Amino acid sequence: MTTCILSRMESRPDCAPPRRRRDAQASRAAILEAAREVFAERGYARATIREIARRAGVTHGLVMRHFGSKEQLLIEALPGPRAAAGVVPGDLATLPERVAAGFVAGIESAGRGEHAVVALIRSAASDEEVAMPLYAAVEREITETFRAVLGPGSEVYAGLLGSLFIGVTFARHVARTGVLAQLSPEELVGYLTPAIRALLAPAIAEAEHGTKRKQ
Amino acid sequence: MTTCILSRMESRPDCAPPRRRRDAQASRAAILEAAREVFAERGYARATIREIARRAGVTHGLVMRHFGSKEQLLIEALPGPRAAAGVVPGDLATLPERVAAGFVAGIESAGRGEHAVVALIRSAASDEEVAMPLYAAVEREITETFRAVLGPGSEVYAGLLGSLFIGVTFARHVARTGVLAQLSPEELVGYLTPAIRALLAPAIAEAEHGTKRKQ
DNA sequence: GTCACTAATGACCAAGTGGTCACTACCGAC
DNA sequence: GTCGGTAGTGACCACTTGGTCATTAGTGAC
Repeated sequence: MTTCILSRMESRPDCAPPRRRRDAQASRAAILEAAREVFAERGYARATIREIARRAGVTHGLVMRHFGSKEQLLIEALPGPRAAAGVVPGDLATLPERVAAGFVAGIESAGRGEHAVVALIRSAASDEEVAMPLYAAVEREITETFRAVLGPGSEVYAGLLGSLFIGVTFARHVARTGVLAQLSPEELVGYLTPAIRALLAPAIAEAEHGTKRKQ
Repeated sequence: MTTCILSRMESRPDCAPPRRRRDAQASRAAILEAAREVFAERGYARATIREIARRAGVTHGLVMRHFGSKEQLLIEALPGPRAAAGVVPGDLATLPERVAAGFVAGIESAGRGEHAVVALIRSAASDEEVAMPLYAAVEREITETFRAVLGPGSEVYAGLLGSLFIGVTFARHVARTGVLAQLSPEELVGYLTPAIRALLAPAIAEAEHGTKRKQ
């Protein structure tokens, strides 16, 4: 394999790259997708720009050219949090199963690290500077969504729920071992629904009370 | 700052190290303690042998001499799992608060990364080969302890509880942000107790049913 | 004392990292 | 056509990593 030696010192026209696509947007998109993949698979610290570049079919120099730094690449690659999928206003009695179904569907269908919670957990131990804003974003989304549905005062219950979600995601997608990892998505929903109902019980009771009082 | 240049080629008797303790056991112990600290703080991948050596007051060469490799050092440094502290047979009615108190006491008093769950979470994203056996050990301990107390069939509930613990530990010791991180240990126990009671309700009911049937 | 044993050192290495930059060649505008 | 702007390249750099090893010096046995 011949290499280009000191292109600065001698012209080497035979040292052409194998192909050029020359499509900045497509390159950016390919790099971002590869970055999501690699960050989710390996965490921030162990992910390398070269591996991301390799999967995107470009050189690591181009990654730097487009994103400037590894950190900036992570920030742009992070999927938006959607941990509170399924939490929409509606009948409070069916809220727990909607939450459970939405959560399970989210973490099971996301595939290769698209889910914010998975990315969060995977990158957390590698880099706290990454974990903290990420966790804050996820938790803020959960607590705000729940506040909209259950009213103020539900934040701690939403936080506990978020913790349960993070733990379950960890069990199924990071550790991938143990009883929770063995369950089918349907079974998982079945076990989670009463647990969520129990966790949210005080907040739901409070919300129902508030609604009745208003009427 | 003069450096020892090529000690192999020229004798440099003036290049003596500042101190020598010459106590292999003490050195090993100091290295192991420093390793637990650094692994817990930074995760496996971002922990460096040099940092561990620095905190232990030795050179990184000595760490290699004693443990051979970073991986071996991790294996020897890992604290035993004790995630199920507080789960002992007794009155089933008070089990949830004993579990909550034991768990919170464990993660709050452990300080610098002594707790297995903290170490687990911190090293997980960096290295799955580390995370999987660690998680398996923690979960096995939790499920077996609960099986002894609540009988067979409680495994999934114990697994869910383990997930909640991992998530809460994550919130308080990794992310260190959000509503759960703000609570005092006492408040945390207060919120966790009913949540744990709710999570375990089916298993406790089953256990009480079994006990009554036996009588 | 002195001497063998070995704990401890620190210079060194190869590999791999994020980041830089001089250069190359594609493409659309004219 | 040709030409300027720029997408893309790859050699290079400084630095850090885990790991090696020749050398140095405490220490206990004698």
